[in-house]
Amino acid sequence: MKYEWKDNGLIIEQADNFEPAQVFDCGQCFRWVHEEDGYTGIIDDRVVKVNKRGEDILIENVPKEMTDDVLHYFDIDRNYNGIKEELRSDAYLRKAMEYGNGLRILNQEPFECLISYIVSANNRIPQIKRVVDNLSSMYGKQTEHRGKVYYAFPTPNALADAQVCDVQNSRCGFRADYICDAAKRVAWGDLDLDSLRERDYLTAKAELMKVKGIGPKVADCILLYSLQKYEAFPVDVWVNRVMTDIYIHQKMSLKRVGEFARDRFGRSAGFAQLYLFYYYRNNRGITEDDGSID
DNA sequence: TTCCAGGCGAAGA
DNA sequence: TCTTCGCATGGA
Repeated sequence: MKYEWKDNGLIIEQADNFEPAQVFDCGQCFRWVHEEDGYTGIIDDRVVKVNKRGEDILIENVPKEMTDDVLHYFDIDRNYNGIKEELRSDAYLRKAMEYGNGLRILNQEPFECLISYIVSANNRIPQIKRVVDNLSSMYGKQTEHRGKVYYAFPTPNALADAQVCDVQNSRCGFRADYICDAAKRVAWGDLDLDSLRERDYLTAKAELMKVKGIGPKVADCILLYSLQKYEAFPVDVWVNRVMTDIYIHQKMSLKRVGEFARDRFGRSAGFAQLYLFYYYRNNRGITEDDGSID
């Protein structure tokens, strides 16, 4: 996609496959907030606002030297039409992709992603957002934009120094132990998240699952949403429902559902997962004709 | 009150 | 390898 840097912001021109409401509310990220002047989030400690104007996407408050980081965060260089072409032989996915036409997978900061998905275990999305927000205001760097105070997500060091009993004040419940343990591993260098990008999918997943609180589903989310492993296919309750209803038609372990999906959707399984999750979760009552697949 | 949520770890079969 | 159960919290 073409872009232009102007007036301390980026204009992504003719941005097809980018609908802010879908991107930020599809459940992949937990800190973007819909405010009166657009979606507000924090990238590299900087408050950023995103709006759609006509066919263009406006990303405000981006200094020129941050251009590459921001383009990468929003996955601007990826050919989503090519991915859709790859997946469109599947009738149900065609419907899902039509419904979530403007979805894209963000490249989130790996540590924030890791902690957020540890928080997600056996939790609801509004509660996950609340806890991640609490952790940020308790341990994150304060910043200001247009007279309003925001907090960046805490660094590994900041969370590693925290006491478990204090972290519990974020209302994270039994996950406080996991959060502190994971933060220490990252802060102390036992777990090098960036290096996992260079590993193959299965090796990186096994490495993540050594951390307490990270099982197969959480590991897949971290790999897909922050480490560019697009063969990852997180199987949660919703994805299990849609895979069982539409493709498998019998009870199967979550592990086997994931294997089935990776086999069916291949290197773009992660994108398929996002379209399926978004469509199925927002259209719980599927109709009969939805069930037909090629 | 009771149930359940973008699961996971531990224990037992 | 698979199944079962408990887990903090809070909304329905």
